Amino acid sequence: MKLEIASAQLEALGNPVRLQIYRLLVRAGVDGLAVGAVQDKLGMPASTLSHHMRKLIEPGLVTQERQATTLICRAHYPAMTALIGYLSDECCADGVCPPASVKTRGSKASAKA
Amino acid sequence: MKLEIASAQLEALGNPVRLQIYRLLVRAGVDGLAVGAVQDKLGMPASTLSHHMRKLIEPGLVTQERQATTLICRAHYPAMTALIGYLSDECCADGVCPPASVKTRGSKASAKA
DNA sequence: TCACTATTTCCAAATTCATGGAAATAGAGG
DNA sequence: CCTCTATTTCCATGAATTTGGAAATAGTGA
Repeated sequence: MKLEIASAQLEALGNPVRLQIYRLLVRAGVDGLAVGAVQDKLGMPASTLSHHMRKLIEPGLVTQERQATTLICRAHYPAMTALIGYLSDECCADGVCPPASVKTRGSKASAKA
Repeated sequence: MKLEIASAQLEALGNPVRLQIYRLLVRAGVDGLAVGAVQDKLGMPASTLSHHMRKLIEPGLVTQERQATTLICRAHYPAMTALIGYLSDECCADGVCPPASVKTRGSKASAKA
């Protein structure tokens, strides 16, 4: 993963409103949620929500699928997985890992190094 | 973890310069890096670096320890681990998980749910 | 105390972001 | 074609971010 992509994804999630939207979609799983459903749940103007949704879609964190007049939004899990990997992959590559580093959590999160 | 904290941490990482700084520190491990060392590696004005470093320290992603006149910076791993957990914990809580969700990667990343 | 290095804080300018009303667009159905 | 719902795009505005030079501060040692 390139730094620019990871940083764009992190920037997208680095806003409380968007993080809330994203977590709503993560919870919703494969069924996803219509834009309108998200709007109802969070109670914000459609215009504002649309701006935020685009910021999540652009870096590939969320996908949209049209169903008649409604747009279903879904969290794109591979993107989240790759992003998490990017954050933990190079852990301590040049030094010594601390006692309870992230490496002790995942099975093969740092297989690359 | 509270949404506000997670979003502040993600926002801090959501800038290419800061993500680069952070990854440098992650690679450095427990030894950490002096501010000046980071400055040399990335080649930026001390003032700019200092601003960015503070944005990483404020939400708890990085810590600093003074050694004489130099300040050693270190990635604070527990924060990263908690952040990663926050992103993956509620995966599909309200729906069905996709075939290859993040849940299949870590050992107990979603133990809470 | 003076000098020196390392780093931060002060300040300001340019850029980007967040917000939301109003108008435009997309699709479904009569 | 008209209308209705769902959603986006256009546009504007205030707020926050990014950047970096200059000055201030912290620590060390002579």
